Amino acid sequence: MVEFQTPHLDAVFHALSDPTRRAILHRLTEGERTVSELATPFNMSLAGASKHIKVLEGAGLVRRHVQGRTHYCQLEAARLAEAQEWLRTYERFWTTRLDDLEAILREEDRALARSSEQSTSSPAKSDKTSRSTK
Amino acid sequence: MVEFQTPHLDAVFHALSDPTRRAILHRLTEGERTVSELATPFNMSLAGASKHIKVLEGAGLVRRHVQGRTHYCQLEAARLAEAQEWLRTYERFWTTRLDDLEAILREEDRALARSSEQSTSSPAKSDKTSRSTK
DNA sequence: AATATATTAAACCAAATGGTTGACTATCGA
DNA sequence: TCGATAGTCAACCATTTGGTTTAATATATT
Repeated sequence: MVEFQTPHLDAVFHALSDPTRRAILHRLTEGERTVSELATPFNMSLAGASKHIKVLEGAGLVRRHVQGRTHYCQLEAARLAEAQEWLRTYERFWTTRLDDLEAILREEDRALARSSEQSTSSPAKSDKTSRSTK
Repeated sequence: MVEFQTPHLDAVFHALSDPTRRAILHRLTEGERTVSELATPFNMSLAGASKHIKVLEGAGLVRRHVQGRTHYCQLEAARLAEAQEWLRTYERFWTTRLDDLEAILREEDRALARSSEQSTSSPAKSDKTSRSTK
């Protein structure tokens, strides 16, 4: 009732919830790959991998074009953009946290600076996140 | 086998794959809510909603503090940041600005290819974009 | 003390998921 | 034409999921 209808997101997030499928997507960033090529790295039957690919296809994350007996798969990122767009709504809820963390880290940096002169100047955002997620 | 272990992402993406759970998260952006408060908008038993909340909690997206008989839920966005971070890797595949840039780089590559022969046939998208994202 | 409220727990159910194997289809190469 | 190759399909299986209902637990309220 209060719901937003976002049928895509269901499928996209579900597709992304499996590590095999995420790995397949990652593999496809290197370029077009056949079904067999995508399947080989996994300790899984071809049919199994094929099913994963079909899930990705169903979620609109992979496009396929058949050439003879070979099925070429290609990353289709538009739906990933939709997912990220959804997540963007929540950005403010972690950026504020990172700002808090930044304050803490700046404090630490200040402490470190007392002994040895280091890069205390500009803590780039990437720095903060890389530290926090570790 | 060849893959990275990212146990969080499994749980986070799975949690996000359900519209009820996404709605709950959205609701929590307005502030702390009790389990009953979260449950009421849905045509679902309290126990059902409670289970959804537990899934979100298990994925680290919700924190709960109990006060008497009331359970207060709170959005915990850090894991959402991890999910977005994962998606960020794929940004270059949908950002049209970068696609435009890609055309420019391809032009440069063509100029370079005149002197040194490389794999111009296969679309080594990663090569082109690695330059653009830097 | 008795009762209402907030919430979880447990048992159950139908459907979906992630995987298998074996058969089938189509195409490529000799 | 024959056999290998690429891939799907269908049936099957165990587990998980999303939901229910009926207790059970703990805390408020009167």
